[in-house]
Amino acid sequence: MTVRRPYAAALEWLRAAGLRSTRQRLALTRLLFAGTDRHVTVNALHKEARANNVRVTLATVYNTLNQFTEAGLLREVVVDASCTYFDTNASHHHHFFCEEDRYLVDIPGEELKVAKHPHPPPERRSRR
Amino acid sequence: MTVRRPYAAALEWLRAAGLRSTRQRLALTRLLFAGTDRHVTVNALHKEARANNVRVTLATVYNTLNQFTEAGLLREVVVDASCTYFDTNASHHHHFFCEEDRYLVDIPGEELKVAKHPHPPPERRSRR
DNA sequence: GTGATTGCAAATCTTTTGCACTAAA
DNA sequence: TTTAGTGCAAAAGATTTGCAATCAC
Repeated sequence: MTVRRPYAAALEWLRAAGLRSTRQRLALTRLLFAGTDRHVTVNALHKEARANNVRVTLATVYNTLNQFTEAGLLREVVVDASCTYFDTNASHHHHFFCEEDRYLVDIPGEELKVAKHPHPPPERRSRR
Repeated sequence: MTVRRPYAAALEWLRAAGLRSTRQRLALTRLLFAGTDRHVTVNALHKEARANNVRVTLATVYNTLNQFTEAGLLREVVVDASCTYFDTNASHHHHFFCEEDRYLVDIPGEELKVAKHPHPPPERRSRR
């Protein structure tokens, strides 16, 4: 089940999260949510924005994607120490990562199932 | 099944990988493989080394852990964009990560099982 | 000896932050 | 107005690299 939110829904979402509808956020939201699900890096989105004549700073893209993630609109996918992706599909799912070409591929639907997993470690449950 | 390699076995392993037995590598190997399985960061191991009167540079710890990983003696565990752990248990297994206290916990034995997973994406299988 | 390894400092890369200015509500 | 958001440049962290000195073999 894909939970991609179309552009309009994303805007609602941001308003509900108390984020102002600035020019930059609107533009980035459109880039992210106008089409199908995407996996973007901060850098790639920044370049894409500028290519689309959106005047926005790299720092703002960082801030924005972090805020969107905090609001639950995006999902952060940490690949390695020097590359984080943001996934417009915020539902719980897994990925393949192509190390050679450095891109993510969704593992669709129920194709990956965790049959059994342990409880959180006891030290966490008993402390505090 | 734990595949911790005792110190002596680790030394063999390094020799087989063509890595010279330098003072720094020997010391780091002992710290890593003298006891039970460990999850260490570069920084933590560097501090530990210095606390044990091992004269070694941070850069060398970086290089060494990367070489050990390449040799298959360690496993790299990427937690987030600013923290990589190295696991002395190089076998295939999973972890819990405590975000609050920032440490890894092994998921022992067969407690986590992936019931079903998809084939690698077709574009990878057909290309090249 | 000879080439691998190390130390050191500088460089790189990603991400965050401080602050004055701008814009949304 | 009032406060949040942005740009810019600087800072912060993690990691890598260049190069001369050192060490393993």
